[in-house]
Amino acid sequence: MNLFSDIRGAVIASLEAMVAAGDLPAGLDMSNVAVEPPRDPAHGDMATNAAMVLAKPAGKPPRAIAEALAAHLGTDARIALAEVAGPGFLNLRLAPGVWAGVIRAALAQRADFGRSDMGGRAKVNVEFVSANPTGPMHVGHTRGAVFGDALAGLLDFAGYDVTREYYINDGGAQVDVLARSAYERYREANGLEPEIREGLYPGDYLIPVGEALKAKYGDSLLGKPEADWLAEIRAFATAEMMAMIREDLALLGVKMDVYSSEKALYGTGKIEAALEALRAKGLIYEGVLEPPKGKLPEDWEEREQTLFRSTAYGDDVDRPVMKSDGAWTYFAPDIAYHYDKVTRGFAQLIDVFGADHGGYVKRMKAAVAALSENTVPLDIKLIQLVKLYKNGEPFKMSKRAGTFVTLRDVVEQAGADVTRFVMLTRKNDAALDFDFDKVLEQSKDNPVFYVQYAHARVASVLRKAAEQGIDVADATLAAAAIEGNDHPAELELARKIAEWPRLVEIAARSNEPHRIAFYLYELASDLHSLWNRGNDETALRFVQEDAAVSQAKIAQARAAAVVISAGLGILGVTPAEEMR
RNA sequence: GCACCCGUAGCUCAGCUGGAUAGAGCGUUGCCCUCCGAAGGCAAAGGCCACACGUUCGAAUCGUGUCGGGUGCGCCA
Repeated sequence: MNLFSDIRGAVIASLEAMVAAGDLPAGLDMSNVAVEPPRDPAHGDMATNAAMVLAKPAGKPPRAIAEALAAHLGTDARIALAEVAGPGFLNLRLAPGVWAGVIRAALAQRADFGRSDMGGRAKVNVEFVSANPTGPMHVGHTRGAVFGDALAGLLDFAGYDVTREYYINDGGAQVDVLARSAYERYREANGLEPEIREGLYPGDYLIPVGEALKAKYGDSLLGKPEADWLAEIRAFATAEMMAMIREDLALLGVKMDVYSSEKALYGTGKIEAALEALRAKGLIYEGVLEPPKGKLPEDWEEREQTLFRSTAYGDDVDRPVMKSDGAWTYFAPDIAYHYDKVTRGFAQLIDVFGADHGGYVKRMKAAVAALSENTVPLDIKLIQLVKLYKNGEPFKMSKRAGTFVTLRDVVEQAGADVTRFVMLTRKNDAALDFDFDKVLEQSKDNPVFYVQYAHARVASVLRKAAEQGIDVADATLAAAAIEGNDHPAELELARKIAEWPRLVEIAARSNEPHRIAFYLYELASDLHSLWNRGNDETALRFVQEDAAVSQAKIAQARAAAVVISAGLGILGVTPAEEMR
């Protein structure tokens, strides 16, 4: 049940009746007609801009249209009052029973309340994390992981058929470096002094890999030339790293549906096929790029390369797909990988990248637009940096100094729920401050706690009521006289709950899961507010002398908890039954 | 030099595919526990929505430009 779309439907129906009656011309575009909550509650429960949007195409003054629309809507039982305001807004006040209906819908549908079918089960691919398999995940990856997983959860809730996917960058030079680094640890495991040369990965996490290599190969690879062991150790170490990354993701509660390998694209003709598809469209050519203006790379020299004409699809310059030595650039397998996603039948692609990949967005979109002939939209969400703080002081990360903060560090200190929620309390394209002390604080300064506390309070009420012998089963609560909850603070809460299905669609439309987190904070605030009013006005307390009245009061609190639970579920956070 | 992101209260940030008098938390000031969890609530003060034009009935939101901050920019991935 989405009250806003229901009422919008009534508005559209009224407008169509006006067209049929000749009060409005036929063929009007009504797609911009919106029904929204007004910013000022004094303006009623909902407002529609219909008259203002249609005034010009209809050739009628907005207030006249609004008056006529008000007359039509006045016959709808759900609408208690429709009045024209300002430049032509039509403010609607809903009948009290409507809010009780919302509460009942929440109690009946519970975890499914607010679920939308806007996605129409369309296949969406969300690619996220895709950290290089050369080491453990760090805080930056953590934010991307949380965002991607929450976005996938959101889209699922909005009716899409979502695939969570991880692209393993196991085809480039960095996995050779990994293999060489692991080889040194292997030598170390055999009692030799490791030579961690400049450019190798020095991290301790490779020590167990060295041990494992010794267990598998003994000393048989010692003293052998690189060509003899590189491929084997690369495969071994990459697998070890991916196992570690999967463990890290599991700590966060992230589970991928598909892991795709870059390496698997090589030697199978997939890269060649993707580029051939582009070549057939005349988008691949041999050419020389202009040097970038301003400061030149030190070793700049002109050279002819195989280029993709990404400028045909909005990029600034064409991009190389092959190096001058004939090897593919990183971009080439990426094109093939996205081509693969398109051919797997996804209607929509989403990539979650770190902000440092911002320069990559245009060329990737150009490639997908070209390969799908503009039929598959690619949205790329850039995740900004996480700035760590401890005791209010910035906490610097340095691989060299060993102050490298991993996902594991963060989750072990803050917990998965806190980590997830906090990382979603900011837009993805804004930098995020993560203060280890603040996220563990139990006060309203900490949004996780605040939302959890609201949920726990409702659980507490239910326990308390049950102790008094009141039946608090959802079906019983739904049958209570909820219409009697007509205090402004109660209606405020009901109104907020009614917004939930609408918010889900807004958040899903813009691929912005942070909106869920902010909404939950507001909902929690309304609940805390109502709760405290019970201090002064005993009539507002949830548990009353009379069991029937209690059930009606508790019904609204329970509905709020149902929404909090569903919202936290989307974000991958466990709701708290009680605070400790 | 170019591209992308950001600029909203003292601080940290929301702001709904353009809507009415721009919101929240922290901090400041003053209140509320014999009462379902005060781990909370109520109230006050605090704004040139960086700036300038433009589009529109209407702009924090869209467009162009300027200023300021961040990120990136051909054989790295």
